[in-house]
Amino acid sequence: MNYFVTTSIPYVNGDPHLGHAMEFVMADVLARYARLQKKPVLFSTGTDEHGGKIAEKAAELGISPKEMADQMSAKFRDLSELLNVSPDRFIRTTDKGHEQRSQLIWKSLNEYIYKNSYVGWYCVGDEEFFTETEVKENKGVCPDHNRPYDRIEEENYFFKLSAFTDQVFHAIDSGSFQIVPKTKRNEIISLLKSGLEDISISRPKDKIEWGIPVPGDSSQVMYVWFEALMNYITVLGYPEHEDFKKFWPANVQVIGKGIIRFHAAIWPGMLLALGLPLPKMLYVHGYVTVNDQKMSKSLGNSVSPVDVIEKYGADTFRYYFLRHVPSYGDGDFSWEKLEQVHNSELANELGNAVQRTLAMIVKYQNGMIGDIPEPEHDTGMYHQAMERCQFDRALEDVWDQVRGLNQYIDQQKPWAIAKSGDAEHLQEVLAYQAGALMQIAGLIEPFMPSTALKMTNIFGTGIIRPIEGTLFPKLDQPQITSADA
RNA sequence: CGCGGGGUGGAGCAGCGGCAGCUCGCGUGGCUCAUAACCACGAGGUCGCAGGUUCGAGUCCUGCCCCCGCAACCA
Repeated sequence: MNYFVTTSIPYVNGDPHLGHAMEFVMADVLARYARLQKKPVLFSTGTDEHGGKIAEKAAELGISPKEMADQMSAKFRDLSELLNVSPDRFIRTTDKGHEQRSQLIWKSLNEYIYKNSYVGWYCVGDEEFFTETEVKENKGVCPDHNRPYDRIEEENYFFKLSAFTDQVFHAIDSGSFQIVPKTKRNEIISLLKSGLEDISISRPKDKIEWGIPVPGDSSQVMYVWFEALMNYITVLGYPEHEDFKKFWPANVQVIGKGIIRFHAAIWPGMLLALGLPLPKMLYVHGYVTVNDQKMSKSLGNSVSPVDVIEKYGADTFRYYFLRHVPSYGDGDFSWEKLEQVHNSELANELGNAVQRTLAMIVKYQNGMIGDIPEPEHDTGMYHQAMERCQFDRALEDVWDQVRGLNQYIDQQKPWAIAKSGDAEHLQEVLAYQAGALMQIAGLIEPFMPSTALKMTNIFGTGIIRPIEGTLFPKLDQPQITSADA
């Protein structure tokens, strides 16, 4: 009954991009959908703020890591507000509560943690370790500094992830821990078949200082990933808080495809070591390109979600990314496509269906709708799609209804009925239209909350309450000045 | 032989053994309630290549070509 949904927590070493925004919205849709079904919902998101990269970046800017994290975290929080995303919790890994609880978790994992020396190839010039393969490729000499790699030993704590290979495999194989889409599940299954290796979960403090200290060993800090994953339960107040008992295991954890291993192998391993149940579902979305190119700083092609929202509004943003980025794959963004979708599907199809319906009711019936019949459209496909996080399919199903309504109007020709004077029949037809729009409003509510609200405001009371302007004003239309007319 | 995904009308996708389909775009026609919106019809595809299985193959098998991700301890 209780419903817990999470996003991954973005690492704050760069500004929020379209991918972050999309993930926020996806989780938000799930949360709103569950709330509509009257489930007690907890929706958490937040930011991941420790680690060397943050410290480095902060040093570049001449500020402290904490100041840097504060600034960046705020940007993500602001974005979620602009998107009309409705998290119940926004956790930061620099929150005192998270820091304390993750140390507690570390201690609980004690029997699966051991100290070992990590041996690797190190380049003093880069101050970095390199992999065996890389070293081989470069024939043992760092190409950037033209000096041989050094064989270096470093003390690390390790987590006995290998001990959990079978259990994680079984959970995924049996479906008790679901991974969608199936293609991603297969990837993990094949990874598990080759076995999981123990992972290093700490870093020496003299190398990376910006992290949570390992309990009982002030010379080490926790590896940022290991600690960040814990946010999914520290946010619930693990171990003692009521929320944890109420909401764990998570119903859906939403992540991007780049971090599957952490969420489908390491995180489950940690949970099993703590004796906790695994999340019910891991939903893996794809990446967003811009004009079919990977977003990158060097190309300078990244698009700020904020710009998109400012121009088209949060609902159009949400609609575009959930309908036109395949829910089980990668997708593309371009201003042209967005405008096309906004004008055609939102303004012309949905917006205009609302407009023509309300206009006729006002014109022919003084705004009186009368009895609205029960909606008759079968929503089975929609709900099935929602259960599987197939947002694109769900919206397609809704749009079949929108098109169906426009067809219905053309077939019934209410304007002709009005001329014929059959008031009763006219009322039936117009009320049917209003009913269909009310049902559509209900179905799009998780996706486009403010649009849904406007629609129910218009038709919900039995008397039309017209709105200022239109639902989706078209943009970039050639302006025809009144002087031309 | 590291792992995985994909190649279907101009674009984006669905179909995964039984007459090649959807949306957009394009063309023609209709309508006038509506945001120059809406509706109908139409053009457009040797379903990456080559073999094979089958009464029948985008759909199954084999080989090949071409794209694209992931991983090799960065979060």
